[in-house]
Amino acid sequence: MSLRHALLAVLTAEPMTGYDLVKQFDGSVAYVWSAPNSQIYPELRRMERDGLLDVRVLPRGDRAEKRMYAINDAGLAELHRWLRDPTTYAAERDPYRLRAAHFEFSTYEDARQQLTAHVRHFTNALNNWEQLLSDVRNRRVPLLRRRLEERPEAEHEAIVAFRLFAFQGEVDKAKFEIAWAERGLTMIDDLERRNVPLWGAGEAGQAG
Amino acid sequence: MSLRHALLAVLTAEPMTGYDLVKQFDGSVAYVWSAPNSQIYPELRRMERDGLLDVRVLPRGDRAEKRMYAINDAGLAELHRWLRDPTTYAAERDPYRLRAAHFEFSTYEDARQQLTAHVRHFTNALNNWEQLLSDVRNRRVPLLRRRLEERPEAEHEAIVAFRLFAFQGEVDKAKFEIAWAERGLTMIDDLERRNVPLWGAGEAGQAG
DNA sequence: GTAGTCATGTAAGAGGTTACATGATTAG
DNA sequence: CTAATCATGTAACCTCTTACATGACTAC
Repeated sequence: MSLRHALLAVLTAEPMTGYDLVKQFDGSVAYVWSAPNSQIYPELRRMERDGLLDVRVLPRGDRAEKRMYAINDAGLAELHRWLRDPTTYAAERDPYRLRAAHFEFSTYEDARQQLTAHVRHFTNALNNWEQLLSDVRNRRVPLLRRRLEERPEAEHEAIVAFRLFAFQGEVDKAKFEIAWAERGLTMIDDLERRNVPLWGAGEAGQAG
Repeated sequence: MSLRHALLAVLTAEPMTGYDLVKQFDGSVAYVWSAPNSQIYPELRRMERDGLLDVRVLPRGDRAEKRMYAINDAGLAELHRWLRDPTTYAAERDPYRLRAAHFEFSTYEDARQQLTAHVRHFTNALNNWEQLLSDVRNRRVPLLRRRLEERPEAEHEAIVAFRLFAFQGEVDKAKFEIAWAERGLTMIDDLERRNVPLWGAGEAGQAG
């Protein structure tokens, strides 16, 4: 139930509306945990029902209303509990490695396409991550700034350090994916140059 | 819809019952894609309905029956399509990095616990992976052996090479997770030695 | 006879995706 | 007046988890 904890964590910075949270989950938060508004609004209602959030219903303009959510003591306790309880590790389910393990049913051309797209995707991710890392280092992330304003100076170093640690992990993960795909491309070139045959798409794939 | 494609891929080795497939997904296949029997049996029925599998209903003993599934041309075509079509990359959702980014709400002791458990989990995974890697190199994996028997010698090198490529990726991923967590442990030791304070669990976490 | 394995499912619920739906407010 | 943004949802569907359920066959 990580969405709930991601929401609690964001709300420790300051009270927000669902709309504000949706924007956070489209922005910097999305790099670790993304969620669409169709998931966020109902979850906020459930968290309110479960007593983790306090809500103030505020007017907007003459007719409309908005709901301002704030984390309360029960919400903070839940956040602490999440960080204390042992992680349960999900069963392995890796679509990229699953696919690559079966490139024999593909062609060299298609396999190359897959891996170059992989490199492209994670190169792009890497750039975003490195930008975020530099923004965190320079305290240029709005959410982080507001969080730091709430806490005493002495804590700032740890708050920033943990974020850098997590985001550096994402950077390294992207680098790993790029290096892996590039090793695959080298391997494919080698196999193809030596005319090692594949099952390919030709043999029995015409039906259906 | 990767479960479907994982099932198709396994069935290229030889026809199997649902029970056989369940065992595969508890064994070597589980290292890339795991699935419980409650997911496998209904999916096989749907794949049969969609014309991707041929089924022979065989007697077992006097009273009971079993269903032997075989991939057909439509199933092979679907497998080729899966390998040809561009991958859609899922939105980022990384529970480990999400948690680590918020260790400020924890204590040094609890954060250390989390990271040592992380090291333990992925060290164990790494051992399993390296064993599998060595088994693939020596053709000691039953499913792989049967697959190779079905295909001409000339293809064997590529079949094995793609599996090694994929499984080496999992090995490297486990190594990355271990290295990441160990960097975190070093960082935590450093912060604690220098008495950098955390929000911790003490300040307002008693409620709930 | 009984324990282990073979064999096949159902059901409730959590979490996530995609698409649709509605309307108010504000800046130009 | 019109476009962008603010604001909040619903609904259908898919995937996966957890737990339960049933019974036949086989080796001892």
